[in-house]
Amino acid sequence: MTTRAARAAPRYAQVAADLRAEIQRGDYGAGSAMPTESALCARYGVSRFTVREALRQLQAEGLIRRRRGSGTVVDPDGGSALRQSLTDVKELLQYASGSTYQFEPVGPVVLSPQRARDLNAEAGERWHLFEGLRTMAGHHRPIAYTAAYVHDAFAAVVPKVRRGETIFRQLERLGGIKIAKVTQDIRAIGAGAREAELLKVPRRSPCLSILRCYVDTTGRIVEMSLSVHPGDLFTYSMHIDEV
Amino acid sequence: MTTRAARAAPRYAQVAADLRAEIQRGDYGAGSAMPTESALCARYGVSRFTVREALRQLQAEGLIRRRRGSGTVVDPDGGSALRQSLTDVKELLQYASGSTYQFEPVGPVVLSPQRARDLNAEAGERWHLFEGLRTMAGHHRPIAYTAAYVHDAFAAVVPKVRRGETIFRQLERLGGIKIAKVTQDIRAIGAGAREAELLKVPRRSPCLSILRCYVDTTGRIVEMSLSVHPGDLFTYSMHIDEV
DNA sequence: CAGTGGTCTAGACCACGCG
DNA sequence: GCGTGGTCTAGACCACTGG
Repeated sequence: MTTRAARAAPRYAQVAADLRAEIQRGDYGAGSAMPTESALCARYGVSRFTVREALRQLQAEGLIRRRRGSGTVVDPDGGSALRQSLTDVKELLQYASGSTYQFEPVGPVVLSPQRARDLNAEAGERWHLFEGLRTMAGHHRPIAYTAAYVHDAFAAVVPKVRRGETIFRQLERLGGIKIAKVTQDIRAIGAGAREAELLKVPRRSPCLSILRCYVDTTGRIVEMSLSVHPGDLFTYSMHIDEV
Repeated sequence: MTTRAARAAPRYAQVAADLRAEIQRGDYGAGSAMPTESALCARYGVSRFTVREALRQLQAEGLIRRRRGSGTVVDPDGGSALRQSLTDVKELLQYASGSTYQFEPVGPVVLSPQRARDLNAEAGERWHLFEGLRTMAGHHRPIAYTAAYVHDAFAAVVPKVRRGETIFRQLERLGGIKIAKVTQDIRAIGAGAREAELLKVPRRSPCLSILRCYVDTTGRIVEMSLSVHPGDLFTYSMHIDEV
């Protein structure tokens, strides 16, 4: 039944999704061996290329570790909720699963010189601002305050943006574009007056600031967002393989 | 002359290095087209697989951007000194090129409960401490204070560790192991008494803290390092492709 | 429409880990 | 020595971009 119906994902993505589900279901004990490449080729009826592409994806997500000569094993840290890989955008979005994010449109704004400097943009430009707080079940203090700026080229679709899905995904769908790259600049800052009030932290207390720029396939900056996290509530975890 | 002499890097790495040098030399104007895959196949006399593997590496480093149907272009931000990709360990090490790093062995230490908590480790364990400062040409203030802890299993090689090369590379060589993974936890903290003094910042001022764990192929933590950067001098930049 | 990069096959040889 | 994953070849078809 591989008829039409949405033209389906590539084979390697399907294999990866299947194996990811098995890993997270715990079919292979943490630290224990997974099937070899040739076994997976037989099981899915695909070539080694396809299997390796799927495994490459899982490795990038930090779920598995591979060694020439010995084999493929499930990464013991990989499943831990504490160390959540964020090198992948899919996880970058749903990061801190169990958290909820509420944002509201504020309206069009013209960047002040101060804001422009924070955002690494030009003063005087017109952007459409959304403000939001991310809260975590069980915490009375928010874990993030976010200001998101959408480029004026999308003024027509801004009123259609809804909660429940990330802004940039909606811009892709409503604006007919595709985000090709996300850049992140991570810094430590002292809480400003507004952040301090909303995040319920003392003014000037250490906060993690994450500036994200969403770039489409043609290289235009479509959206910028500036998130501020209380230093005591938030850690950005990542991993790097193939040193 | 591809005789022996160190068994050489894989072909795709050589192709990648060659293209990287050309890009950084400015042979292709930023934003302009690079040779197509088939052109590179012909030029280097290799298969498309090898060329694609090389280009995949350059893409992961943020140097190029690719689009089906149109082609491969040099990423306009990629060459910028301001936005330096750090998703690759090679750059993670020589990050902020132009900076110098001086460290000194302090000796064996037994982790206090406080330190153990900072490092996410067990109190009472014995580690070998190195302390260092990273300074940048033209700045009178250091951009980082680093405390690096080497596992007691490497007590024998600790006295042989020298400046001028990263500690973990020396552990690989001297200890006969291989680092397979590096994890990073990035947080915002307030400067403690010692950091404040060494970094010449006020106490409790916002700083970026980076805790790195170096894990070998068997899953053991070989080294941990805790770097503290003044918030106003240091930004951690990264990028994510294939959203 | 021709040409690009994305996916995929069926082979091959090799370096490495382990028994 | 055997099986693992890492590298590599020479093909193929497809989706997409652009003129």
